[in-house]
Amino acid sequence: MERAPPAADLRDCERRLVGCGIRPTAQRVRIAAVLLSAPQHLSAEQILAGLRCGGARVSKATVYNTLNLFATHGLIRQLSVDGARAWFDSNVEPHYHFHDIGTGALLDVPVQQVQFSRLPAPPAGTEVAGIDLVIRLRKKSM
Amino acid sequence: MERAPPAADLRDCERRLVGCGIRPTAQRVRIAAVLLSAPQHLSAEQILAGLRCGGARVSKATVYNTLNLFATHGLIRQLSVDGARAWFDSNVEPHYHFHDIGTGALLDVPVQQVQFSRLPAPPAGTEVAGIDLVIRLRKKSM
DNA sequence: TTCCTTGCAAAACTTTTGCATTAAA
DNA sequence: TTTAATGCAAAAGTTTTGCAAGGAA
Repeated sequence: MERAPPAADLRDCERRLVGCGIRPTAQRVRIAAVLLSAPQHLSAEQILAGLRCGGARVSKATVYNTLNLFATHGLIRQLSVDGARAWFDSNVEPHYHFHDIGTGALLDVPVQQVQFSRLPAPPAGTEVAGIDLVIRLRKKSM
Repeated sequence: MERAPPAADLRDCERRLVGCGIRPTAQRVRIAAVLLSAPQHLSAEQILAGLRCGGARVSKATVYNTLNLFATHGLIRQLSVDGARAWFDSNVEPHYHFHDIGTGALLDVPVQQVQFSRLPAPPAGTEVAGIDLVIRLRKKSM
């Protein structure tokens, strides 16, 4: 049984929403408080569960619409690491991911831990919008 | 209006299935013939359409089950580049991808065109099972 | 015969949408 | 008061599953 976020955190979230040009409604602030409380990767369903645990009354549609809104405004990042569902990343700084294919766990890889000594030139008429790197992990076979 | 694949191609596919330990039923050979006819990325729906165009009578369930079977046996590779659907890649050699976020187009990046001068060590107890690199592209501004 | 595969329909899941209601500026 | 956001239910889209029927060994 979790608790609702402290008022101070809610005020922080509200400020961040406003800073991104998003109107800070009660539901949006609560959703932000769940996802932005730490660097983490959560699914929409997990966020909804977190909200319900905290006593917030938010519908599933609002969770999805709000996460899309946040992603559009660059407040969060949406990841496609497996086909099953979207993962929402509270860390929007450039970084990469480990993905444990056994457990499904997602782990951040700091950007400095990967260096490219060669990258292909983008096709004519296009430019690079971003680089997604997922290092798949399996349990070590002794 | 496409045609059914030539018998020679079907025989090639049959051989490849047997080589992977997959029983070469008529439907499986036809599905393989569609996807393996060239290096390409196709969705399940596109493969089904290709089969129907070629006059094959294959159900959607069989397409999905068969693609999963092929992927399990390493005959094809399943990609998660966007959350919308799975893409099946006939190229199982190591390589990376360009993904045009405007058009949705997927393009292979040969493995030699990317070099890592630094990669993180996998967490204790795990080993690297593979590396998925997706370079997102957008139309060049101006 | 025995086991595996297929087709069909239905189910399961995730995500989006339409619309009446409610809240915010 | 005027506009935007929310909740609910239903719809949409992809993928999986249950089961009866068909085919291969």
